[in-house]
Amino acid sequence: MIENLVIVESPAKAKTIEKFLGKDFRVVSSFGHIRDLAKKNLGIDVEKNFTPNYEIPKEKAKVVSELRKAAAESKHVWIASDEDREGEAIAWHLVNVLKLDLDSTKRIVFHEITKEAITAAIENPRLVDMNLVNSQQARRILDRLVGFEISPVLWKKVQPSLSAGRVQSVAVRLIVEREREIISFKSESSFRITAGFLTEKGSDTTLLLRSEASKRFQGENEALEFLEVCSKSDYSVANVTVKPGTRSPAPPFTTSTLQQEAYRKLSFSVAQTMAVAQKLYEAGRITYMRTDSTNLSQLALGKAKEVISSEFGEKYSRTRQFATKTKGAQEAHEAIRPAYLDNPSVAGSLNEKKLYDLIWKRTIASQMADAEIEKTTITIGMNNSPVTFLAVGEVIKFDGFLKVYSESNDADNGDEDKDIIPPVKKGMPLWYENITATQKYSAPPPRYTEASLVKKLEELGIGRPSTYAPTISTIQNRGYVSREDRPGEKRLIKILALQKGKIAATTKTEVAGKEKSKLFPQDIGMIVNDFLTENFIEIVDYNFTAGVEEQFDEIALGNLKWTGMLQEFYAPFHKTVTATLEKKERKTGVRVLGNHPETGEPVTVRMGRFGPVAQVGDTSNEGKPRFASLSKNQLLETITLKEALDLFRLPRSLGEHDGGEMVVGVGKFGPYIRYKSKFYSLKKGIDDPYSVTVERALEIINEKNESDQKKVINDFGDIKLLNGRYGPYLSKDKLNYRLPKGTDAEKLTKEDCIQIIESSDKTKKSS
DNA sequence: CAGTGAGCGAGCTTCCGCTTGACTT
Repeated sequence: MIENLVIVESPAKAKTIEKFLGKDFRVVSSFGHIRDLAKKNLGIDVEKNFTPNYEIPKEKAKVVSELRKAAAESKHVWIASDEDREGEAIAWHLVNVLKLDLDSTKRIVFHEITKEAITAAIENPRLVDMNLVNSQQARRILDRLVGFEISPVLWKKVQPSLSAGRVQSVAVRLIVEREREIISFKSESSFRITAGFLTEKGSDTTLLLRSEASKRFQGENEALEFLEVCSKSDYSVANVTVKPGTRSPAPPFTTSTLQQEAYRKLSFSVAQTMAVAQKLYEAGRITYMRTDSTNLSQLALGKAKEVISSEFGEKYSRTRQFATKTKGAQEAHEAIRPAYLDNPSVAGSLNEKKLYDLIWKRTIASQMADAEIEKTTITIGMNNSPVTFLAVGEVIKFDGFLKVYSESNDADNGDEDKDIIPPVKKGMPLWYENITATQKYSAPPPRYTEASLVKKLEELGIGRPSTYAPTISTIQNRGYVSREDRPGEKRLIKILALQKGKIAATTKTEVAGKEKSKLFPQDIGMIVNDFLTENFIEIVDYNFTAGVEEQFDEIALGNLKWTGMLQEFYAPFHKTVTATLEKKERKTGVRVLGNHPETGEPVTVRMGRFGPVAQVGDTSNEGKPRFASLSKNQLLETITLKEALDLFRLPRSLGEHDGGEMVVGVGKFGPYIRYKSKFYSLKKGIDDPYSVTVERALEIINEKNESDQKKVINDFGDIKLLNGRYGPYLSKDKLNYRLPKGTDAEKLTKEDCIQIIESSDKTKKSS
């Protein structure tokens, strides 16, 4: 018999706490929730006041039986799940499942895993808070109602296997609406004037004062006129201002900010960041990685001060506590920080080292002094124009936290080259070295990255630290959005340069619209989004979650009955579901693009059974419609009549050659040439299936055949010895076999090969 | 590996939030 059993959520936490509590305490973990609404059907009796049907999921059976055994062997059970809505519900489910007494089972909470905090918690136990539990039940049931009532409507009205939910549908909506802003965006160009000034006439040794004109010019003619004015002007320093300023460090990491910075500084995907952080947590290197709090424990604050003072000196230390501003934050944990702040680095994989380094620097910097900056602004006046030039420079007087860490910005483009500002005084004459007018195009709003989407969701109070990464996976797995790169397009920019009284015009090319790892909506995502905004606008409203969260808070305070709140929500919601199901039409995203220029048949695009499809003609007048799949990167929403008609030009024949027909088409894996029942891929970015010539086709075919020949080391009929990416291997019946290490492939006989294949088959079967 | 689109229709899909392994390539 054990005296005390303490149940926490995480096994890593259990291990740590057991050390603090001594031998009278055994600490075990529930591994999160142990019960949930029944997986099949709704799992809620709507008629009977939303009575939930809770079940222990199969994968939790083992954990639960172990917990039951441990509870039976202990005199006292303490429940130490996290101090938030979900943690309270876990406590309540544990009381039920372990058949404990709700009115006497001790519930304890702590925000930081230190001996002091845990001892204090043990001394101040309370009971399970049923108001908080009920607010979780309301949250859980509302999410189930929304997801399990709307999704089947999508199966009927749009496509099978689709899904909708309070969180995922808003995430998709954000991406779709951003794309539409980009589609309708009209880029405008203007001319930006930059100049370099000399402090001494005709010298090239004096420092250059780089500056930008206070005005931009719309057209090329206006820019040219201004440069002509410039060529006749005298210049002098009109004003110099020097302003001191400070910069403060960012708060320590939460899940969301860690995901954003790891994306910007380390190019980690959101899921990758969480996987690496999990490893560090399990190894005891960092505190818990799913948190919305920026709080640091007293212990950590003290240690940070010590580390900073000894490493950088006392004047670099400044103890700070950051208030969490995030909407709906529950702050059950500390911020993400190193478990031991005196370890600036850890052992582990390269990615673990990198992420730890980021966390260490961010935490330490958050406890350091402000940086002191001196900002100098120089205004340069002209004697024949009201336009002024501005030169701005910054000098860091005291680096403070910048010694360790500076936060990245989403719009980091790094084109601010920081020059040293030469010493100038008001009234000093200046001479221009060059004045340049450069054409600049206004940019559309940026597409979301995984990390910037998480940031946006957090701002809206939608989703939780434990769900950001899974939500992003879900909307990609459903095919609603896709993470993609785009090469961008070249465009010309005009440049007018004034030097030594002469104006020269040149052009430069720049690449616009280049994208890397951005979230693009897919046709099905846009169709589902439109369907939801037309029929369930209240659910996909950006403020829906914030609204219900307010009510959950009222339930938690005991001011609102949870079943009543659900009734208020469900009655009108369910009515909408029924009404939507009764509507006849399905949503296919159909667009009529026009008529075929020769036959006059209608040309349409829509979502078909196998994806987006273009159709020429219809079944009226006994006609037989023709179909063609849209290609990747084409959207139902933006495809033009001409682009749709082009799809029907494939497959096309290039004619006969040496007794076989060459046919060009576009398949699942891109454009190809089919010749003598073999396939040859066209080169990406070089060949175009619509215009590829006979000569080029033969070249591609020969190239591929030659490299295929080099691939074959030996051909024994049904068994082939081939050269692959990882060296020689065997191929038989479409299966590949590795050669034993140290084998000389050239010397293998057919018998050797048969033996290798047989022995490898055996190991495969036995495993 | 390289393409589908007639119509019928059994049985399946689905939510959010809390936690980690146990699987295979």
